[in-house]
Amino acid sequence: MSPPLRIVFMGTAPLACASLSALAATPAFALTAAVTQPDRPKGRDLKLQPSAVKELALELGLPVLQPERARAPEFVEQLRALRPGLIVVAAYGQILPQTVLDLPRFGCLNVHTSLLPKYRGAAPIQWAILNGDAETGVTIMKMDAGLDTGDIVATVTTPIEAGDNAATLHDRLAKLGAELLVRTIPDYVAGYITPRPQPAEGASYARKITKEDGALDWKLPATTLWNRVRGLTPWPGSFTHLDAPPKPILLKVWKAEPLTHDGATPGLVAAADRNGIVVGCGEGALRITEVQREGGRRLSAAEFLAGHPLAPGTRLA
RNA sequence: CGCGGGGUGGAGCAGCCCGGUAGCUCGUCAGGCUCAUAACCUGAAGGUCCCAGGUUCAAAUCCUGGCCCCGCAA
Repeated sequence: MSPPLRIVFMGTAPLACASLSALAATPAFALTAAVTQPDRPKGRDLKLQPSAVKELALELGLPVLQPERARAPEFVEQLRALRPGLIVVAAYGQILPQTVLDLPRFGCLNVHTSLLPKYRGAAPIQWAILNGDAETGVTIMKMDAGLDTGDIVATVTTPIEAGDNAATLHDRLAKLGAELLVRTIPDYVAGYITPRPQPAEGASYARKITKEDGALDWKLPATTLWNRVRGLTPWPGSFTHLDAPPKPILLKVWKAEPLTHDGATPGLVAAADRNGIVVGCGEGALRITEVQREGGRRLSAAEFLAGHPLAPGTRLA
């Protein structure tokens, strides 16, 4: 048997952890280091927090590198000294310079959570749900200088179920991606796989999600709003405002389902009982089943209503 | 010291500013009504008001310190 392939892992977000674990659990691979973003201020006290990948890497006993800039010459030299045969990148969050891409013998492989060329960029999972896609998947590509434009090495597909939200889909894609990764690398380095260029057709860009994307516009169809709620759970979450003098209450909507409900006025509560809060939409109606008030915890609609009765006709905006 | 909301029977909330009788919607239990019910009616049980000090004749309420939860921001 040939000596284990020396791999450097680069990743930051929780998404990357599944891949890192899978690589670590495979004897044919020798992880030599994990590269991740520097600790960032996070949480309520704005304390410096290590990335998810850093925490996992430390548990695994891996050396951790946290360059401020991945293109800094000092970092590139550190990387070179590790003599990686392959670099695996997943949700790292920095652009890699060509010198890094060219550094390992087998180049850099990236795990991207969409069916490329669709949804290149920052938020592919969310946008697949927001757009109401029937399926999505994971693509492993050989990185090039562009943003998620590298040649495709392998893909796996998964349907987007009615019960999915960005969290469940994220977890599933992380797992599928990790499995695909450990399965693909041996064939790839053995030369059994010829990376093929991404099709020119169907390319799109999944821009970063912002807070404002969570605003629910009740003039939109119920299915669109439903996709918004699902696609933005758990982050940044979708929200509406409850007209409650003297100040409107911010209401985050965690769970909802579309109804083919006729005659409901957009933005007005049509019914509110133990089954949920039914709100009229531009088309159909949305039944909200889990909410969270500003300053409060996540509550089922029934619990929320116990302390905040909602008469039919109450306006949400 | 980033900004802000909150901790009150099992759940969700009001009461706090202006100290003085523990309130509301639900749940639970018992009984009733009903062909029946998540519906309706009657009754009951259940609370160290987050913790520790302080002020006061008297603290859920005012003051000080602490613990915990959450929204914003990142």
